[in-house]
Amino acid sequence: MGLLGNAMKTFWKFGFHVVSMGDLVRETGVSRGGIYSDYSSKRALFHACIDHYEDVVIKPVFAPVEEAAAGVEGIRTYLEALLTRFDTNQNFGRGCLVGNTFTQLAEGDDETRQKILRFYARRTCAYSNALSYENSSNNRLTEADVEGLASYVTISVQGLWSYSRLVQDSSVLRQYCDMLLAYLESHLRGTPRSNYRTV
Amino acid sequence: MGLLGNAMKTFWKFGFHVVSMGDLVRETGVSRGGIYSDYSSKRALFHACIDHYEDVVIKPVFAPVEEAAAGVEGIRTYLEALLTRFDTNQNFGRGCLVGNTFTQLAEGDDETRQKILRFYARRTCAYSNALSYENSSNNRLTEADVEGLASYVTISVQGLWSYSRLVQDSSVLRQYCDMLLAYLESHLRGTPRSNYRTV
DNA sequence: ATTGTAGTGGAACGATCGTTCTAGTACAAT
DNA sequence: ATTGTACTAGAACGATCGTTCCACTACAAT
Repeated sequence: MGLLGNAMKTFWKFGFHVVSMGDLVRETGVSRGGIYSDYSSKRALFHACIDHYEDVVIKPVFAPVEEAAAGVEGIRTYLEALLTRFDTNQNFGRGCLVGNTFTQLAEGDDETRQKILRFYARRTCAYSNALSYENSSNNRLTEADVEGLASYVTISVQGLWSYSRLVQDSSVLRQYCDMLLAYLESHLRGTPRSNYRTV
Repeated sequence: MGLLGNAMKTFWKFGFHVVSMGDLVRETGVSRGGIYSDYSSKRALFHACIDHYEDVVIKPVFAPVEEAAAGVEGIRTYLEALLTRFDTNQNFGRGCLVGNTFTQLAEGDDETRQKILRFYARRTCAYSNALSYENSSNNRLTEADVEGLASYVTISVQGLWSYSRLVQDSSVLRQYCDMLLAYLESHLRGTPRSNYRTV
């Protein structure tokens, strides 16, 4: 699996501050010298792991949302893939590497913070595009409404990933996804309701 | 403010592993000997901080949800209080101490994990009671539906707290709360919709 | 056969960690 | 005045941290 992959897994599971270089040597099978010849520091390796995580974990599973004609179905496909990962893969109980990271950010670590902000901006932008496509068929919502819904999805999925680190039973996560998707559909193609329009 | 209060603030802001005993001595104004005469270890102090957090931070602000006739209004009051904290107090950018903690749990730290699970069980139970009261007026939802909604709120609020640690602008958090509350109301007293009932 | 490259296991560095200990101070109770 | 209690500042402990360095091995290119 390689240095980056194994280091990523280890950081993902335990968090940056808990993982020591000794742990990384053991988990990656690469010697200290080997690690430092490729990365200047533990922090640099960690940043590379975040990029690697974006590439090999997030990008594939998130791709359906970023398709041109994604719509709510694209988001559904994404969430289904997440749920499958939660209870089949060994990814269960880890949450999201990026989501975990910003709860343990050291003050002043602006480089990491910026990296994380870009991560979420990309997610929210993709949701916005997907929902905008869905909305284009009947234009029930304004552009501002679509943006609000996109942020809503971002924060909700943050809760989902986060909570997945705690619970042992994925059925509550599945139910959450179903309800979230029903919510999106009710706004975009369900019967009009007066409640939300006042927001 | 005292040892516990200042230690809690420090752990809350930076996380257990980042905070050193030296930090705690500086932030609390209590000497090393003083701390160890009251708490047997850094971990024991941290556990006491979690309990203190539950008592002085969560309990007051969450009280409206735990009232007998809370309903959706109780949840709204709670969320409003959260939002006020987010952009007036110095609590901004910290997220939730408990929510932060379980993203950095060391493997095998079952004592802390159990503490956190009890925390979330209490929250979910309160939401369930509040929503059940709201539902009792017309019984639109089954008890299982109410349980599902309660879990939905727990996970959503987890996302809210979590995201509040990252963003600088509270308006997106406010919008999220408004949408979440509108969602609850639409299920409990809005016009019936067919979408969710298939869940 | 020789050289260069890449990586190894592990010693060693200074720094910092959590924890313990000591000596000294402030003050209330006797 | 004496004792006891509670606390302080800070030295000191062994352990571990991130990082550097070194001697050695494997192997491809010349």
